Order: sequence, then C-alpha cells, then structure tokens
Amino acid sequence: MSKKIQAIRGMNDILPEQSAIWRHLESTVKDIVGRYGYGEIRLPIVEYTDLFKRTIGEVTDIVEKEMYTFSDRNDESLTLRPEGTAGCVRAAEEHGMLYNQIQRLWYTGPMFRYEKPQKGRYRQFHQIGVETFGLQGPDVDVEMILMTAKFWQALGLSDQVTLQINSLGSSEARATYRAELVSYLEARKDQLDEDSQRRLESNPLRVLDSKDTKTQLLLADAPSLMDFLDEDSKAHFEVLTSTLDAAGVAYEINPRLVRGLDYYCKTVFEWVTDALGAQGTVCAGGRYDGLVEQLGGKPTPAVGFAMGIERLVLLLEATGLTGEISSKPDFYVVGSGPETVLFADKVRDQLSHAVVQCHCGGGKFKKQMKKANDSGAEIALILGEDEIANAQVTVKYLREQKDQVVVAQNELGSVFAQFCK
RNA sequence: GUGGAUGUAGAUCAAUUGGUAGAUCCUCGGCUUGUGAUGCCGACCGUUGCGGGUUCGAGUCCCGUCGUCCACCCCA
Repeated sequence: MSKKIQAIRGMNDILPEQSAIWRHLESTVKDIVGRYGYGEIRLPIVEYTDLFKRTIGEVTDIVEKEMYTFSDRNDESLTLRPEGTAGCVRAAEEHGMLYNQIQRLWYTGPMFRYEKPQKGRYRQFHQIGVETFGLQGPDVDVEMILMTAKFWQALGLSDQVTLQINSLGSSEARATYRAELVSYLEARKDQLDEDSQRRLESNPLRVLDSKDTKTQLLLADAPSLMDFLDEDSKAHFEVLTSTLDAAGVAYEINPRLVRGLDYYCKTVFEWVTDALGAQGTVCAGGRYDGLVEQLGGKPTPAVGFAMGIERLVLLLEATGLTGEISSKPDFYVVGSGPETVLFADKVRDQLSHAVVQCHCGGGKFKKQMKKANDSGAEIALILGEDEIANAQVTVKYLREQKDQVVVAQNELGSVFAQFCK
C-alpha cells in the first residue's frame, strides 16, 4: 500500500557518530583557510540553469545529464548547483568584488549531481571550495597548493595523498592543441575504444585519460599538450614547479591530467589517493582566467579548487584516524528529581568547556550508573537524596582506579581543575 | 546510462536436495532495593525489502520492482 518513505537515492543522512568526524574535518580546514586570510562567502544552493550551462560547458556530462533542473512557479529554469565555482564567480561579480580587486574566498555546502551512486560518489555531496581572483602569477597557485598540503598535514593524511599537476596552457593554446589532437585521432578513429570514440566528440582531451591499452599505445605518438603550451603558460608552470620544489612539496607531472570542466586553463592539479577505490580524487582545482569575462565581467585571472568532504571522511575512516574524534561527555550527572537537571546546568556554568550530560527519565540508580558508564563520561556526579540534604555531591571516577569522594557542591573546583585549560 | 553482487530481528550474521526462521550483540527484567564494567538466569525481538509466479509447501526456485554495494562512464 503506502510505500515506506526513505531518503532519496544517493542522498545521505549524516548521523551523530559521523558528523563528529565531519566537524573535525571542517573545523581543521576552516582554521587553516582563515590563517591564509581567506574570507567565507555563503552562496545560494539554487541558481539559474544558464549560469551552469555557460560556465561548466554545454557538452560536459554534468550539464548534459547530471543536473537537477526544474522550473519554479515563475517558469524559470533553476538548477541545484552541481559545483561551487560558477556561483562564487557570479556572486563576486554581482557585488562588484572583482573590479580591480584581489579576492580570496572560500565556501562550503552541498552540491547535486544526478549520477549513479557508488563509493565516494553521491547525488548530494559536499565540498569545501576555495577561490582567488585578480592574481595572475603562479605565486597564488603555489599558495593554494601549499594550503591544501597543510590540510593533509593537519588531518594526518599526508601519507595517503599524492599531488598531480599539469598545465593546460592558455585557452588559445588549448584550443589549438585540441584541434591537432582531434585531427590525429579522427584519422585513427577505428582503432579507438568505444568510450574514446565518444569522447572524441564530447571532450577530446579526455581521450588522453583512456584506460584502454590499445588507445594508450595510439596516444604515444599523438601530439603532446606540452608542445603546444604558449610561452606565458610555460614560464608560469616552470615557476610553479620550482617553487613547489623549494617548498619541499612532492608532485608528479601528469600530462594526461585534464580537468573535466571547460573553464580551466594553465595550472591544473589533483590530490589523489589509492585508498578509496575508483573515486580517488580527493581535492582538485586549477586556474580559470577566462571565466569571469565569459560571465560578462572584465578579464580577471582566477584560481580555485574544491575538495569532497565525503571522500575525505572516508579516507579518515579508512586510515583509522577517527578513533580520537568523539563527543563523549566529561561528566554524567546521576540523580533524581528536578534538582539534577538544575545542578547539571550549574556545572556547565562553572565549566564552560566541559561536556555535561544529565540523566533524564528517571529509573533505578543502578540503571543510571550503567548509563553513566555507557556514555563514556570520565566522571559520574551523583546527586542523590543524601547529597541534596547536605548540599554535597559524590564524585565517582569511571575510568580510573580512584576512590570516589563526597564534596560540598560549592567546592567542586578541585575536581574541575583538571578540565580547566 | 551499462555491467556484476546483494537484501533475513535495532545491529552483525546463520538456516542442509524447497519442509512454515535461529545465534550473538543491543535493549529490558532478575541474581545485587545508593554504585557501572566481569559473571549467571530470564524476557522482548521478524508480514525474510516490496509485488507477482511455480509448488501440497518458498527465506530458498522464476519474473518484476525498489534499495544498497562494487566497477564502467564521469567526477569532488
């Protein structure tokens, strides 16, 4: 009869145990981004469909078949954002933030793509994105890569990820190369695997990425993107690599690294891991100097990257780095009657950083003690009838061999001292 | 969109050639009426994802459908 209501396919609930990991990740990243002087921008989740069509590229998979697009009551075509850069550029431009100015921005939130879900790939997924505008030199490219390296360091993931970089050249150089590549491949079309034949139409550069061995053989003699780089892009890339060298950041130049979105040029980079199966890209970005102009602004150089929160959480879990991330209370207050809840609140007032969980719902003393133990709390604060009568509280240590003590309620300072930092 | 695997109690998993479902954990109660963890005893727990079909009989076989997982494609 009535179908059981469940979450939409590919859209997940993040339960408390997991959200603790999310918060750890998010706060670590936000802290670092803040220390680089980036400001948060909060963007709408819905934009006009045209925005994405014009920025991401009409013929990309995202625009062709993955967007959540619908008409609103005014019959305008709206789309749940499939990525963050387009909206960020739109907002910055709309508020005059890009006119002869330098901007360093970051944002976070859900993105939506209608794909078949699998590990590390969901229909609603979450990204943290970082963008800069108005800086054309490679120094800011380096800054952003250094910043990402700091994320992994702070999260303990440095050993899990490797950096791949490439240069796509200017839009013109890229276009020239694309034409060369297409004519080379067209002449050998019948030798290409099926996927690559299709890519030849849709996104020829992605043929370079083919996993088919015959195709790869064919590509060995294909024109190389590196040979088509304009002087400016070449110099840009050289400074980028030498600065990364100087910073001691290891990287691998991957000439086949071609980002899927149309707007990239010059520097592109990806942090990848092999611990996540097929969805190994954990953070990716690059330069998109032409995008602002394309959206009607004046020419503005820009660089940005985005990381997938789900994938990073998965990676943290796979690496076993989530053990210490928890939300256990420091204190569990056991007692009876309304005094208990009032007392717990007094403890919270005295110790603003402590997590104090108060037993509610009554029940036998024994049961309450079990709950206290199960909560993971360090200490049980017992407020029974005797204690209330004497304005005292019993302090019981649940995790260490230490005798419980009975102290006056107004002398709890010594017990709390170890939690004050 | 394509291909493969899979769906049994709140959780993790059993169930012989088809013979009408069982364990462990959790929860609750008791041994222990103001002391958790370790013991022991007991209780609760299912329209076997859903809908059809074959059969005397289906968790088991067949078809469909939905969900999940994995891979391709694509991407964070």
